Amino acid sequence: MKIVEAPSGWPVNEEEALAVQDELRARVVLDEPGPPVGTGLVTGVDVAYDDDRDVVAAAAVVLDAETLTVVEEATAIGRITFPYVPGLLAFREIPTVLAALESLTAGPGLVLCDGYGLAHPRRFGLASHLGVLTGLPSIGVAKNPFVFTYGELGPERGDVAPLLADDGEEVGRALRTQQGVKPVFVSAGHRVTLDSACAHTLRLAPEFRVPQTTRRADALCRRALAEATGV
DNA sequence: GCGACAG
DNA sequence: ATCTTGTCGC
Repeated sequence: MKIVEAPSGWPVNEEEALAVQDELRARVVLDEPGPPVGTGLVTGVDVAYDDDRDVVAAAAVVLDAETLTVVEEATAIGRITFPYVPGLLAFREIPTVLAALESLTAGPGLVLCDGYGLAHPRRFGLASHLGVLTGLPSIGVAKNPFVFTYGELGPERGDVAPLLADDGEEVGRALRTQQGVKPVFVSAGHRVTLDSACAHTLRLAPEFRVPQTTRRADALCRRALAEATGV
């Protein structure tokens, strides 16, 4: 399999990355409701790293949104070209994720990312960035609250609490997807509303805390990394 | 200056 | 993210 390299002009340091975020953030669309829940296709993307070898594996798994069965899977192997910096995660992941998405036959439909969208220091997290570059509706689902705070939420599946920035703005939502488990943290990426993002996330997590899209993509990119790196 | 900080 | 054993539970 071909090794994905960052496109020419891709940021190589923090200063360039911040400038790119500052420019692209204006292209995020937030006034579209997004696709209806439970219909069409929904795609999960995730990556796994081998920092010692500078290798990153990305996976895209397309699910039927109604049945949550796998429609198609794709992977890509890339070279790590950017360090992990909180707030700049997209620059580490996106080139390889894009390659995986582009090799799909089926239209990705709605894309779910492992990380944040609007809930980001500059309101332009991974999910928003990927959405703007592809034009696809996207959602960010993260497993911890990052730099944000959230209030108490009920113990039942579907219970929510606003995810708040320093200035009190609701940048996302803590969402309990299973009774008695820690919530996940949902934010709009591109071309979806927060309400819609939460509804999709809940629908995609009928059995576990993390949505099926993310679980499937996580398992697949680990497999791809092991095959590319291991024996 | 120090600590915290998606994956 | 990743490094890692056993262990509790469906």
